[in-house]
Amino acid sequence: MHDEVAVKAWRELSRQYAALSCALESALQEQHKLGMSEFEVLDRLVGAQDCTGLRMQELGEQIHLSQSALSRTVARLEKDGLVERQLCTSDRRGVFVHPTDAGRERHAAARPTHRAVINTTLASSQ
Amino acid sequence: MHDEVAVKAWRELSRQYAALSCALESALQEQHKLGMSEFEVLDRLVGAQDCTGLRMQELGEQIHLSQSALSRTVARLEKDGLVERQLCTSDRRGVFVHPTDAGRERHAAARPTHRAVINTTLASSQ
DNA sequence: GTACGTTAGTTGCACGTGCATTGAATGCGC
DNA sequence: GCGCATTCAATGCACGTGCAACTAACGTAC
Repeated sequence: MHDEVAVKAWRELSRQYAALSCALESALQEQHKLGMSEFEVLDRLVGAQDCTGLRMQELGEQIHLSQSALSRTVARLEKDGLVERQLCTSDRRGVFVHPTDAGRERHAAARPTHRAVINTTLASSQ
Repeated sequence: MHDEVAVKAWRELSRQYAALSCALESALQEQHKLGMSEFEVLDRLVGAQDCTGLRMQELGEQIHLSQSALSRTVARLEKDGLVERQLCTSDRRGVFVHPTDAGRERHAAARPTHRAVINTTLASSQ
C-alpha cells in the first residue's frame, strides 16, 4: 500500500537521523567539548559573514530548535566564552549573537570532525 | 566541495526529521494520548504476529532508543495498561512484552493518524 | 500623552533521554 | 560443585528540550 511505503520512508529517515545525530553528538563532545546544537549555532554564526552577528530570531529560522532551547544553547556558549550577546540598538528587544575569537577557533577545530563524521556515517548507513 | 554536499544532505535530513517527528509527536499526543516512542513500541508489538510478544532486546534492535529509554517507555505503556510484561521462562533475565487488548485498540485508533501525518508531512516538506 | 496588541527573548517547570551503575540470571572453564 | 565474565533489564542521576508564563520593547490608534 501507499501508506506502507511512506512508513518505510519514515523509518529509514528516522534510522539515518539517529545514526548521524548520535555519531555527531559523541564525536563533537568527545573531541571538542561541543554539543551538536552548540556546534550548529557556531557553524551558522561563523558562516554568516556579517560581523555584527545574527539575531536570535535568524538563528531560530536556520536551526530546528525551540526558542527556549536556542536561548539556553546560546547561554551555554556564552558561558564558555565562545559567543557574545549584544543588545540590538535599533530594536532593543533583539539580541545579536556573534562568535568570539575562541569561538572561531573552536569551530575551526571542530569543523573537520563534523564534516568527516557526516561523510563516513552517511556513506556507511545507506 | 564534496563536504558541502554532505553537509547539505545532513541539514536536509535534519529538517525533514524535525518536521516529521514534531508533527507526529503532537498529533499522537493530542489525539491519542501517545508519545511517538510509545506508538512506535506499540506498532512493533502489534506488527509482530508472535503472540508471546517481543523481548526488550528485540524491541531495542528495531527502535532507535537507548536501553534505558526503552525500559521506561515500556514502563509507561504498562502503567497505562497498554502492554504487559512477562518474565521469560527459558531465560529469566529476559522480559517478554506484549500488547493488551486496550493496547491493540489504542494502536488501531492511532495508526490512521500516524500514517496520515507521515504522508502529508513528507509530501509537503520536499 | 495613554492604552492595547504584537514581537523578542528569557525563565520555571515537567518530561524524556542517555550514561553509568546495579542486580539478577546465564554460560563457561575448572 | 565453585568462580568469573557476560548478558538482560531496571534505576539514579544529570542534562537538553518544549511548553507556558513572564518581562521588556515596539508599533499603532486614539
